Amino acid sequence: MQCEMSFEVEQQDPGCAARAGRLKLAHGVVETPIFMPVGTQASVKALSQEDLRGIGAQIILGNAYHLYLRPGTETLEAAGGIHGFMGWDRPVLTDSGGFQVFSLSDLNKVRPEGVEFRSHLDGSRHFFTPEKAVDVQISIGSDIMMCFDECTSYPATRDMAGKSMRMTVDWAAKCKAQWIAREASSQALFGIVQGSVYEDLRQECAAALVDIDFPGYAIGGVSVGESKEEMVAAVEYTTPCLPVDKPRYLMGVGAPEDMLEAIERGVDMFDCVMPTRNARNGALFTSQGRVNIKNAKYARDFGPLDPSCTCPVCTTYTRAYLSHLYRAGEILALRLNTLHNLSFMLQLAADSRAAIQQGRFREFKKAFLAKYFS
RNA sequence: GGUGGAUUGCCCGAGUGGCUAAAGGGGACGGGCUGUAAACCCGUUGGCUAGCGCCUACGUUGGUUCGAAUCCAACAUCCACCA
Repeated sequence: MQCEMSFEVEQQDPGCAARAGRLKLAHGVVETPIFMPVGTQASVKALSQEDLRGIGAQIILGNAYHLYLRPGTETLEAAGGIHGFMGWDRPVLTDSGGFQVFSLSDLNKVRPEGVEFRSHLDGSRHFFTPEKAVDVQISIGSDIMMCFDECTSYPATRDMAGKSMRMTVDWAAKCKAQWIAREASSQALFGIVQGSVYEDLRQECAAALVDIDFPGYAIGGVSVGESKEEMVAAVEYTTPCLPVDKPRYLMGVGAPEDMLEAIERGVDMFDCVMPTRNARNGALFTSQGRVNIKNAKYARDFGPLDPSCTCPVCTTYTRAYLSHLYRAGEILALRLNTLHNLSFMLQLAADSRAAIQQGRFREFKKAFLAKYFS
């Protein structure tokens, strides 16, 4: 079976591992580096699909575990997949539910064959296997499916991390076999590198996954409590183990500065709930650093949120108005804040791409960080 | 005019002799959030002090008591019902 996805590195930055690429998926082309907004339940919280198109989102995430529980695969299949269901015609990447093995660990039990979940919605029991995770994602019809993995918690002893990683590799092989058996060639399948903060485990995992051979590779199990230094180190020693001609995706990252560190080390794709969640909680990203719009000092600040941002929020509203909307608990606060934070991350990825194409990513990054942390 | 009820910190509100600078909300102030069980969570919120601690506080004034937001009296204001 030949996967229909294709990836091309268009420009390699001469000063670092950063690269600009072009990822062709069933529902369109994604220009990398790219930030992918998270829409766990077939919805990027607070935004409509029109909003997402308006700010130039190229690809969004969905989550197999959550969509399996609700609305369920039968509904998604009847709708002809997630694209038609939610009215989004651009690419979608689905996480397999591997993260929920970590985040809902109190509600599940991990076994070598799979994970027994107790639904966080109604307590009902569900058994997720690698094969089932692929089946669910085929029902969803995402452009990129993720292997079912165990997102290793932190801290983990070397022994624990090794066992967890080897199980993830075993599951990856099963996911790949199921993907081939189902002949889902229009959907790509990415393997996920685990191994916690242990260099040799990360390298062993990457090698094993490359041996299985996937259309793309992800680095998972980061930003789960380890230090930023450890996270960056994990990226630094893992990316060289991944094929240069395949897309690399750093799962769950991140903050603006984290994304830049990873781009510099050769990562192409990112997703993170931070811009959307922080937006709903009043923390906004700007070129001059984080703005906590709840702070009293913004109540009568009639300037734009970020003077150098061209998003619809910054060109229309003032900090004072955003402050008021947040305090008043207005639903519009969630929407405008989310619109801005996502615009900011999408723009940061686009600017990074432009800098790489000019061969000056490191200068770009340095200038951004100097302003951001001033 | 009579009878009954009420008056607590910025607001609402619990407390009805010592464990009360006073529960719980709200508001205000600050912080956090990294493959979303998150429009959520955590701190602070009378004054002075680095701290021990001291001072001022539960409508007002006076009293009972070793001790009062809590008991008594008068007054003030508000509410309900009756004239």
